[in-house]
Amino acid sequence: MRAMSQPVGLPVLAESDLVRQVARRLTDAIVQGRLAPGAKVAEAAVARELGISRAPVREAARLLESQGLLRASPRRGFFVRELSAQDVDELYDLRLCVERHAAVEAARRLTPAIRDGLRRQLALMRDLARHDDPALIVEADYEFHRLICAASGNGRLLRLFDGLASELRIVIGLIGRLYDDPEEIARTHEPVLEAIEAGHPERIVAHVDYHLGVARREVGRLVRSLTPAS
Amino acid sequence: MRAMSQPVGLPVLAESDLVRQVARRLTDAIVQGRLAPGAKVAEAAVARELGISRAPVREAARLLESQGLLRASPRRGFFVRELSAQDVDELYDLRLCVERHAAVEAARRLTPAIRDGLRRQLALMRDLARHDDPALIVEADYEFHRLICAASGNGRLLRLFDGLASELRIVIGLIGRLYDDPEEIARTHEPVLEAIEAGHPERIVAHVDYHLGVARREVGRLVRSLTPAS
DNA sequence: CAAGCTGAAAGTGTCGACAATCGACGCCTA
DNA sequence: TAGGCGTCGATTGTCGACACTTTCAGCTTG
Repeated sequence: MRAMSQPVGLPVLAESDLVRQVARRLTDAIVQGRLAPGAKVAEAAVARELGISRAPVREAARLLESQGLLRASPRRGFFVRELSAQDVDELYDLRLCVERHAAVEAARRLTPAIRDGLRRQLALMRDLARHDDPALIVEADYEFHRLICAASGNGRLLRLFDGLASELRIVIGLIGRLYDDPEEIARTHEPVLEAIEAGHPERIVAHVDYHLGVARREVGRLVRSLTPAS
Repeated sequence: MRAMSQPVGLPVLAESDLVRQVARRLTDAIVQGRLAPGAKVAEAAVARELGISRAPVREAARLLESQGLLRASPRRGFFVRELSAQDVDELYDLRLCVERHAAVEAARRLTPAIRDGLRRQLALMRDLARHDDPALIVEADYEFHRLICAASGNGRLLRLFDGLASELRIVIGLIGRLYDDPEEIARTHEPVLEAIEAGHPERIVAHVDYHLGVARREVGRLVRSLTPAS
């Protein structure tokens, strides 16, 4: 029993699992905006491009369907999900609900390591604001919120947040520049971290509400400007 | 423009969609406890039993994997997800977070129709309590909570709730009888509905918290009794 | 008797193929 | 000329097949 071939701790490399790889590629293409909302995801084309058959592509598409990134239209194929203004509203409603909880829990379990991680991320955002690369800033913004969710200690909550964020990035990738003033991003995050460090639940909720409220208005406005009617 | 072929009101018939049908069957089998946690879901066996090939079964399994009902172990197949006590804790944490929000929103948008629906469901639960059919009671319980989420007006929140409930029912189906006193179920729901009708956010949250806290303790206790160690 | 080895059986991962269906184009009709 | 109809190419849904991996029972060995 002791002589079994020991794992050496190397990351299992490329462990087949073609389906997961395809799912990741498709996800990347969507959140990076290379696959626009409403675009058709032709199985054969994807399969050809990746040099594989259609079966794994279909399975990956099912995974993404369940996550809300794709919409399956029987006999017609898979399409990148289109988000209406109402969809964005719903997503931000859920983010509010989830991130409030995450932030309060994060404050309860705050360790020095986690606190430092959040501070570093905030500093990173301040740095990035000066270089003004919209994609990187959105990424850093997302990561800050993700850290808070991770700090909640609830793995499912984190996965839920990832799902909501992915869906939102369907449209955010489209918008490009999310804020006019990049430095404002860092500024609006600061009170949230301060509140978490201070640890008063009401203040935490209030600041998360305010911060997400601002983001929601921005994104909502931009989405509405992209889809005039309906 | 006026002469376009009018819909005749015929119901769209059967719309095959094998994958979706398989997914539903598997889901039912899991939440009804016919497929126990940890059980292997052999593609070939399922396909044979349903008289179809393995491809649609695999796609359905991917859907359920994304929903947390199945776990994919590469080269080994799909297994019904096993829930630890911590998993149950996480799930109730999310339910709390989601249902608080749903209840408050439901109160804000309460219409007579919705209010009556909730009252009817509560009455149904009182009826069922007298007949003492555990499965039906769990079903009615679930439906009451679902109505509240539906009343929130947020479709994604409803889907999220469905997902959480499905996962929880992996273990609840196992437990069989959830409460010693079936009538207690109806009783603990009453204050929640009253609070929603009264419409004070704090009272709503307080009652939802209390009600879910009770359920969580019950389920947690039972799960812990089923999985002695770790 | 326990542990390890060996081979076969079973099951998964992926592929290519085929029938059914959808969308588009052009034709016919009023 | 506008609108409906039939045909054709392209794509999806499903299937059976094949290679490879895992599993397990039985045998061997210390």
